[in-house]
Amino acid sequence: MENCDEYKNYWETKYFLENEEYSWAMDEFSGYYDSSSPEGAASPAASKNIVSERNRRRKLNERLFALRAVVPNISKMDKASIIKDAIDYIQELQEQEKRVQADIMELETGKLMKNLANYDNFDQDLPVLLRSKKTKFDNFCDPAGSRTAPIEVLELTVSQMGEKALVVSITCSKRTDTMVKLCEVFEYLKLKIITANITVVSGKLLKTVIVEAEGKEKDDLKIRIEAAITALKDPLSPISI
Amino acid sequence: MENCDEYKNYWETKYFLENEEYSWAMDEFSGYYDSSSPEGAASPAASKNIVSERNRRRKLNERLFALRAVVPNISKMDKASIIKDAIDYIQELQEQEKRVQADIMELETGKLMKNLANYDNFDQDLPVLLRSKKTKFDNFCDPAGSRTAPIEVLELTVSQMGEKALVVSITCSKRTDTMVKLCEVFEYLKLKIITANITVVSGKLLKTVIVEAEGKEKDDLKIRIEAAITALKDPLSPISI
DNA sequence: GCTAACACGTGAACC
DNA sequence: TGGTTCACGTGTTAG
Repeated sequence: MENCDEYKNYWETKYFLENEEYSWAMDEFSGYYDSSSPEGAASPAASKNIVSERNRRRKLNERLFALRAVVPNISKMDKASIIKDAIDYIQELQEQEKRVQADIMELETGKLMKNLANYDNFDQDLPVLLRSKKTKFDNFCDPAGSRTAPIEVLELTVSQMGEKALVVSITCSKRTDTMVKLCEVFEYLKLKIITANITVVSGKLLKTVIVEAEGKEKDDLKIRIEAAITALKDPLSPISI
Repeated sequence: MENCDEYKNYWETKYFLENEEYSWAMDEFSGYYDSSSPEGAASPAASKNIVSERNRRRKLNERLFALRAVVPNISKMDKASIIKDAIDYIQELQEQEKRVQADIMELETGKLMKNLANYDNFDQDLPVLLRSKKTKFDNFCDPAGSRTAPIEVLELTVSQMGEKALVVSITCSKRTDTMVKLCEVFEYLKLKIITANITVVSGKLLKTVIVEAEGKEKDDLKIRIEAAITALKDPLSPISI
């Protein structure tokens, strides 16, 4: 604010006063003002260039002025500083956009931002992700992989939803890798998952999966799912059927 | 891309070749190069100004070059165009930031972004958010508010989950404001919501709410919930119990 | 006086 | 052949 006064001369006093002479008076200013030409021949074609150059400078200054307008927190009115501040501002916006888009990505992917997830909150997986997560699948089949975290299944219900769907609801105690293993189980089962949701609340993990199933297939699926989940409690037992 | 070639002369051929003479050679270039001074007295103090001016121009061009670097999709290499593109880009980023922040606001408030909601996507409400959304509540009680969109409830199941929880699963056809009305219903019911989730898949809307309920309270809640949801189908019927 | 920042006119280079 | 853009040197003004 204070340096507004010390620099306004350039762009508001000097600039506007000096440019007042030509910015608007460009039309009637066109011809004369030869002003001691270099080689004697005064202003046959040279003054055409002069006015063009004036216009160019004027345009450039207007642009710079406009640039200054869209950038907040301008410290110096310096031409160079204006551009520098604009660069910094753009980079700042780009970083912020990057961050926000990453957050949105995580949110859309169903993974909550880690700071919240580590605290006490919800998580979510869409079926697409369940299928695309092929990396740790072998790890699940390997008993050594399952041995790392003993999963405590508190509750398991597999109920019908309408004619073509099963709702699988699991309640576990939230521990490390519990979520991963649960996802791996459902990946292993190769279900036709319509939608899936995991919610972590107060130390408990609630997973709800809606599975497509028709007619008698539902009963088979129910058994398979229950068996697989039950097998999670005891990792050493073979996961069959 | 094509005009990169027609303008690179300014900034890469001519500019760099010409500035090569002074940008790095500024130190040893300091004193001489009188170059025919105006009034005979050659370079006592005038050439000091020259080198300063050169440095200033160099810095300005470097800044402009850097500005061009951070702005994508530069069409013209024009000095003025560079600044103009930068301005447009900044405004674009600002608008986008504004939009995204508005979306985040809506998302945190529990309202889904409209562009996504009208298409086909998911939404999610945390219990905190459900409780904080007090604005449209009266609108729901008002029959005029409910009359706008006839909700088609395809499926409704209220089942137990463990000893203390009920799982409410609703399947609707996805229409405008379906989600909002569903949320309002659950707000109206004043349940102890542990977690809630809405998923929209292939034109259908699936809402799963896990509600805290103990003992016989569960039966009452089940009836109340089913009644409220059923009332949604016919907005004119009073929502009681 | 000295530095920094500016606008100006000018010649050159390009299309 | 104009039209445009540029870098340069210069004079000037404010701090």
